[in-house]
Amino acid sequence: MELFEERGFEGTTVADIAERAGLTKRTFFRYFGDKREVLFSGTELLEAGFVEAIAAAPADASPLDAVAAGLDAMADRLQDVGDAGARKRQAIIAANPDLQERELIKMNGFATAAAAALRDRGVTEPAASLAAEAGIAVLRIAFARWIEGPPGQDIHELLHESLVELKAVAA
Amino acid sequence: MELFEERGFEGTTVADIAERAGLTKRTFFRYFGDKREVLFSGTELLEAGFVEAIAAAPADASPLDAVAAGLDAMADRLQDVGDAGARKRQAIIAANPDLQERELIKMNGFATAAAAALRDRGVTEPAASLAAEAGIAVLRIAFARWIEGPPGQDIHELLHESLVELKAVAA
DNA sequence: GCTGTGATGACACGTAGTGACATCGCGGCC
DNA sequence: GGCCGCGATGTCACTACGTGTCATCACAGC
Repeated sequence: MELFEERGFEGTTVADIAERAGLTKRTFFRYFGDKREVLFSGTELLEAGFVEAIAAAPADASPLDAVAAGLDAMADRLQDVGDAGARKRQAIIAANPDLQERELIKMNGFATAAAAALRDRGVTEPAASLAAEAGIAVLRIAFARWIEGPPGQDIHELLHESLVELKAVAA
Repeated sequence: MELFEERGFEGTTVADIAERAGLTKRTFFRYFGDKREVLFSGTELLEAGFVEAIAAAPADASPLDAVAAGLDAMADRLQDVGDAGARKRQAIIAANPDLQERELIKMNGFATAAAAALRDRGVTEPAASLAAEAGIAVLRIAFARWIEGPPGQDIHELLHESLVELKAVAA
């Protein structure tokens, strides 16, 4: 993060990162599949909490509401990290198309995981995938507003607002 | 496409492609920003038709229905290309994570373009972005069913079914 | 026949990413 | 105490992507 803020993502070589960490390039690639991944480690945990919460949602919850419960769990962890760090991270990502691609594939991973969790709850296709995708759309919009909005805002509220808005739009 | 089917995307070097085309590597990169892009040229046209159709939708159409009109226009062009070619292409993409990332960023481009087109129609945020994202979710699911389903299927029908399903899920 | 211009080639270079092998540190074990 | 095994790291070599720079070539206009 230090190096990325100083020189940007492209301006930082893997050798630079490794040197700053007191390691070699080769070792870096043993921990991270590629250079981008260093900014996305931790996503697995986020995803795990997300699917657990979907599974744990009340049995009578609608598919979309189950996903919303998952999003709330994710929001808890995001809130813990805080918006300050998230803002820095997002600024780096926004400045680099390659990183945006990686971000999107992570989001997509969330959506497919959510769809699977919904199917485990007995939701059939294509409803499961649609609810999952719609939920991720809600997350995207809420997250963007969290990053762009005033500091210290509660992301749970933004999520809730986005969800309500989605339901209105689709009505 | 020939080379990708023979050796896979990773197994094909840019030099291979250039040689097959009777050109040099350098010239390849003057036409395509990177190796992945060669599989995604033409997306701009698809996107252009998409936004035009959104703009041309009846003034009293809801945001989501305006996006649906855009999707129908996109479906026309996809139908012209046919499912056979789309299947081959998609098989190559499915086999390579880098290509999936590129695919997602194109989809994301569609969503942001749709959101802009909706704002031009007077739709406010966050409704515009949400309707756009939801519409792209519908496209994704319908497209996947088109690729996986029986040959010769009409993608318009699949789009319509997905849209109806989304509305049910969000209700 | 001259000249400008756009497309292509030739060449060199930096960097991401990987395979193969060497080395080191450390805990267990006779 | 010395040996062994193993996981983590380093070293080295190599391929391929992507780019900057300059040369070359074809062709249109005058």
